Amino acid sequence: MRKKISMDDIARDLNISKSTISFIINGKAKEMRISETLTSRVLDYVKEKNYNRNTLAQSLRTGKSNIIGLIVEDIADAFFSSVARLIEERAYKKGYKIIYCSTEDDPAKTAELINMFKSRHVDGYIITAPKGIDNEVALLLNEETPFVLFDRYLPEIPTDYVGIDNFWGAKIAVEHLASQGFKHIAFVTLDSEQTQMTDRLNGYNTAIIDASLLPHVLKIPFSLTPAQVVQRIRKFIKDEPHTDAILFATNYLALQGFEALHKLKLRIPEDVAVIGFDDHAFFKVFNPPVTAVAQPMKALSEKLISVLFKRMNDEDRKRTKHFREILKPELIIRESSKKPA
Amino acid sequence: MRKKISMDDIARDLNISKSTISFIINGKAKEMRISETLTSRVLDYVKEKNYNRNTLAQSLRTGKSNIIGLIVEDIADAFFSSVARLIEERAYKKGYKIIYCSTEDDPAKTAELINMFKSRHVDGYIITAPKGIDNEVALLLNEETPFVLFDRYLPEIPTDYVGIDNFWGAKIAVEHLASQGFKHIAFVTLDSEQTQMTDRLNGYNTAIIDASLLPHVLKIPFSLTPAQVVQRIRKFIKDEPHTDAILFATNYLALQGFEALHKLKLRIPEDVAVIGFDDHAFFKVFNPPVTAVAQPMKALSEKLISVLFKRMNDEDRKRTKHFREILKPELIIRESSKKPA
DNA sequence: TAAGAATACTAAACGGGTTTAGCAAATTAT
DNA sequence: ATAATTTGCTAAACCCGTTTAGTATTCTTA
Repeated sequence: MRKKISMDDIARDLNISKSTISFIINGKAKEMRISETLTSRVLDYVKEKNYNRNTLAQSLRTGKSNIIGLIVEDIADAFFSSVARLIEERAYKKGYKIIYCSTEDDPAKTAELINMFKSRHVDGYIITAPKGIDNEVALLLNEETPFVLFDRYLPEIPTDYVGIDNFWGAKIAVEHLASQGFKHIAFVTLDSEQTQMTDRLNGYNTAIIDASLLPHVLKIPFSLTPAQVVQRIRKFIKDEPHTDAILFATNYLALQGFEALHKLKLRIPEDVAVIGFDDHAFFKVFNPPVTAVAQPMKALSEKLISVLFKRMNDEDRKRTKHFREILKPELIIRESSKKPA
Repeated sequence: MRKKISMDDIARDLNISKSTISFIINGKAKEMRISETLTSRVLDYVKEKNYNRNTLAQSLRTGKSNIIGLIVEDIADAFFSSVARLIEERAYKKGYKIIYCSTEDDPAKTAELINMFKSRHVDGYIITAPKGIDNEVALLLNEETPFVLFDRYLPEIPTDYVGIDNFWGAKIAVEHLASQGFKHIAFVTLDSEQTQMTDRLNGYNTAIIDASLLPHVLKIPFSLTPAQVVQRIRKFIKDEPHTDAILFATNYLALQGFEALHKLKLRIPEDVAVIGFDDHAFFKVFNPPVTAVAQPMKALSEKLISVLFKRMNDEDRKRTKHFREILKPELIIRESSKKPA
C-alpha cells in the first residue's frame, strides 16, 4: 500500500540532509558528531515509519552485498543440503545470506552461475567444482575474488580448499572389512575424474593391495537412470559371485545397491557386507544398520566459513599462500559390515 | 586483475552514448532503431571485453531483482531440499535465482528474513510460515508483495497457497491399515498448531472413528532432543502394548520411531506395522520397505512456481481472488504396512 | 581579540545501469 | 520546394544509498 520510503523522504520530512541520516543509521553518529537529539529524532522516525534501507543501493555503492554464493552439485542431496544448512546458520550470524545453485555437474551451467554471482557482486563463493571448470576458476583466482573449493579440488589450480581425506576414508573402510575376514571386497563408484572420487578409488586400491586381496571395481557412468544403475550393480555381483562385501562410493550408489541386493535375495551382511560413503540419518535404523564413512559435517561447514572469511578479509588478495583444510572422516561401524559368527 | 568494466567505459571507448549501449544489450536495438552496424560493433566489443552488466545497478533502477526468496523450515530436511531443487530448476529456466533461508520455525527469525528479502527487493517469496508470523504476512499482503505460502497456511489470512491434502493423506493411510486388519492404530505427531499437522491429525481421527477404532495419539514437543523423542515413543508403545500399527506424521518422527521399535525388539510389520508421512528415497530399500504417504514433489514445485509467477505478473495486485492449489498425496504401499499372513 | 580548533551538519559526487524526452539529418509525402 | 515523417542516436534524469570535502557556528587558547 504505502510505498517504500527512502532516505530522501526522511530528509525532506525532517528537513535535514540525507548524509546525516546515513551516518546515523550506520551508527556513525558519534564519529560524525551528530547531536544526540537529532540522532534519536531520526532513529525514532525510522522506527515509526518502519524504514528499511534499500540493500541494492547500498551494495551498489559499497561494492559489498553481504551475500555468499553457494554452488553445489545438487542441493537435494542430503550431504550438500546438510552442509548448506550449517553454513547458512554460521553465515547468518555474521550478517551474510546465502544464494545457492545446483550445477548438476555441468561445467557450462556452473560457468553461467559464477558469472551470475559476479554480476550480483556476491562477496564470496563456495564451489563444488565440476570437471572442466578450470578456466573459470583460474579467472576467479586472477580477479582476486574470494572463494573456496569444497568437496573436490582442481589438481591443476592451487586454491583454497576444504574437504575430507577421501583416500583415507575408503582405506579404513576396506581395512575394516578385511579385518572382519571378508575376502572379496568390491567397490562401486561413479565413473568420475573428480578428486573426491579418484581419491576414494585410490584408497580402496591401496587397502586392497595392502591386504593382499584382489580389486573388483564397478564404475557407473553419470548418464544412467536409477533403474539402469540397479541393473549394472546386479550384473556386477552376478559376474563375481564370490563378492562378500561392497563399499559404495556415494549414498546414491548405496541406495541402488540395496535395491540390487534385495532383488538378488542377498542378505546383509550374511551374504554381502556393505559400507556406504557418507553417513545418512536413516542408516542407523536400517535393518541391519549400515556402516558408513561419515564426513564431519559441522567441522566441514565451520572450516568452509572460516576459510572463506579469512580470504574475504585478507589484505593479501594476491594469495601468496592458500588455505587447505583436509578433515578426517570417521568410520561408523554398524551391523552391515560385521562378519556373522 | 583487470577491474570490471561498465557501460560508461564502453561508451567512452566506442565514443557513443551509454543509452545506446543499454538499448543494444537489452535487445531493443531494432525497437530503438539502432543501426545494425553499430549494434554488432557494440556486441562484438562486449563479447571481446567479457562485459557483464552490474545486476545491482540494474535492479536498483528497475526495481526487479530476478531473485525469488525461499523461506523454508529447514533446508536440510529432505522434503524441503527436494522442493528447493525442483523450484530452482524451474525458476532458473525463467531467469530467476533463489535465495533461501531456514526459519527453524522461529517467527522472530522469519520476520527478520522477510525484512531482509524486502530490502533486497526480491521479486517474490515462497514461505513455509511458522506460527505467530501472521502479522508479518498480513503486512506483505498489504504491501502487494507477491508471495505464496507453502506446506502450511495461516487460517486467519487469505493468501495464495500451495500444499497437499494432509487430511486426506492421513485418512487413506489409516484406512489402508484398517483394511489390513490392524486394530490399534496409533499416530505419532508433533505438538504443533500448524495446519499441515492439525490436518493430518484430523484425518487420522476421522479415519479412526470411521473404522470404529480407538485413537491413540502421541504429540512430541519441538523442544525434545532426538534421544528424548526415542524415549517418548518407547514409553508410548509400552503404555499401550496392543498397538499394532503406527502412522508417523513426519520423516523425522519415523526415524526416531524406527529406533524405538528396534530397541523394543519389535518387528515390522509382524509386531507393529508402520507408515511414514512423506516418502523418502531410502524407504524403498528398507527391510522391510516402508509404506509412505508421498507428496507429489514435482507437481508441488510446478504449482508453486506457476502460482508465484501468476501473482508476480498479475496486474490485480489488490488480490481480489487468491490462488489455492491443494494436491493429493499418494499412498505408496510397501511391506511395512501389510498384515503378515 | 584574533587565530586556531572543535562542533554539527550539508552539498554533491558517485556507483552503474534504465528510460524519457528530444534533436539533427535523411527520407518521404504533398 | 516545403512540410511531415522517419531514422539513428544522445542528454540527462532517475533509482537510493555512501562518502568526501567543506561550511557555518561556537568554543578555545595565546
